[in-house]
Amino acid sequence: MAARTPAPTPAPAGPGRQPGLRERKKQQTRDALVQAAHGLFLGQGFARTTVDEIASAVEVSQRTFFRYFANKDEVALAVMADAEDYFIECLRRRPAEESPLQALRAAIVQSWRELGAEHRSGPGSITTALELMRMIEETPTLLAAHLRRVTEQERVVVRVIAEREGLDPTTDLRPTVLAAVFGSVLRAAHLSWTPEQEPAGPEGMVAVIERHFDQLGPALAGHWRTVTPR
Amino acid sequence: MAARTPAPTPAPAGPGRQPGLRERKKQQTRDALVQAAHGLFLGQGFARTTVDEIASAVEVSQRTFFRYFANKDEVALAVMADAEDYFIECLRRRPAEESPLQALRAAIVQSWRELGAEHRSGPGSITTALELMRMIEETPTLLAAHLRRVTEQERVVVRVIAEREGLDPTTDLRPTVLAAVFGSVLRAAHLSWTPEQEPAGPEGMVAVIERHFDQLGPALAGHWRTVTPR
DNA sequence: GCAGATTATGTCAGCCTCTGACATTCGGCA
DNA sequence: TGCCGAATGTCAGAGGCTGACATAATCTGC
Repeated sequence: MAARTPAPTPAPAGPGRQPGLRERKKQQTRDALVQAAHGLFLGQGFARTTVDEIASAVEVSQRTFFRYFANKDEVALAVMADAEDYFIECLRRRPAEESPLQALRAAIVQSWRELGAEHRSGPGSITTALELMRMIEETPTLLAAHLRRVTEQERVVVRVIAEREGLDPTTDLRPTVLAAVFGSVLRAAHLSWTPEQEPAGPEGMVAVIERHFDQLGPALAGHWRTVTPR
Repeated sequence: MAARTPAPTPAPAGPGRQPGLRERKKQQTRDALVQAAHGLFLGQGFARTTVDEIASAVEVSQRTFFRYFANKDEVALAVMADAEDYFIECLRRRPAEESPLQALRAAIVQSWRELGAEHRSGPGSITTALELMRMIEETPTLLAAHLRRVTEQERVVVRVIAEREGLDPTTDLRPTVLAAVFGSVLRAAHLSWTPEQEPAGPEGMVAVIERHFDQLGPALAGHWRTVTPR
């Protein structure tokens, strides 16, 4: 959860130690900035919110804002980033018996469920996160930045899968191809998710995701016209 | 090939008619802007090139630049955009007997080969295009914009495939899933392409693409550890 | 508890991207 | 030739973002 790009030092405190006043304060302003930004974004739109507004809502200078976030996009994508980190953690914990694809699928479902259960309401709740996702999808520049982040995560997935299966991703293309496929199916699912059609909350999303993964086999099968659709 | 976003009118000239001086001039300045931009970008980097430089290289005002391109990114992605359009054209022409995945694969290979043969050298050549691709991959903001464009193309692919197979993409998820998978495998291939390892020119790229698609089946197969890698 | 080293923040000045408004020039056409 | 509309130029300004430097806060060892 440490600050992202131009970020202040990533907390020199040892594991488990009380972080010290300075660190706590930093975390505090960072959180405040994220909160304020999200509120403003959802209220009046991303483009119509200036960095100055966000900064002065938290009573820091604009310059300070840019010391926490490399750009305006980044503060909007902060929640997503945390969720992605959690997904990677889940993936790392999946039992070795599962096939790579099974592990990925299980990890994504698990992370949605658990994050959903963890924070049910308030700012930073799963509902806010879903609204934010929607906004991202509707804001070209945000969508662009988001997609870039996703591809970075994909590289991490390649590494984790390769380690898991004990092979070299530069020789064997399967981890790369699998990560790519996984990412894209997931995104297709996110895109087709709408709060109107699906039950709100994580369960709705999980359902959509499962539905999309179920179509992976059929989609790649030979001739659709000679195969029964469902 | 008409100008993109804030673009001047998309040529009111009828099909086959001589476009008229005004239209020709517009096309000319547009091309000149693209050329100048690419030259500067490749020479001194994207970030270190200002819009003013590009504009004055073509002797137009900065304002005019922004009437042709919505932003600096767009002029950098112009070549890619044309290539993508050509790919869609190829896809539309693929024989109906091919399975959806076969058609996609054949169309991408075909479009690379034919574009490669068409302009062998000079600005706008396939070599320049490949250098540009590299630059895009290395420039975060460009990469982001590019990825967004790609996902837009993916929607077109969904439509074409759905028409081809005569089904409704809102009910049947296969076109969506297939397009997503196709796009991601393609991108993985692009990423792993390097002018050092592969033969330069389109054939090198085609080889990399084929290699990645060949791994699609194996990557999705159950347990890798019990299957022979190659 | 204090002095000195670190580090976060503020201030300021400035570049660059992008936009709206209005004036001017140029091509198309009767 | 003369009018109309489209393309371009000019200008002014908002907003994102950065480097440099000064100030204020925390931390560290004594």
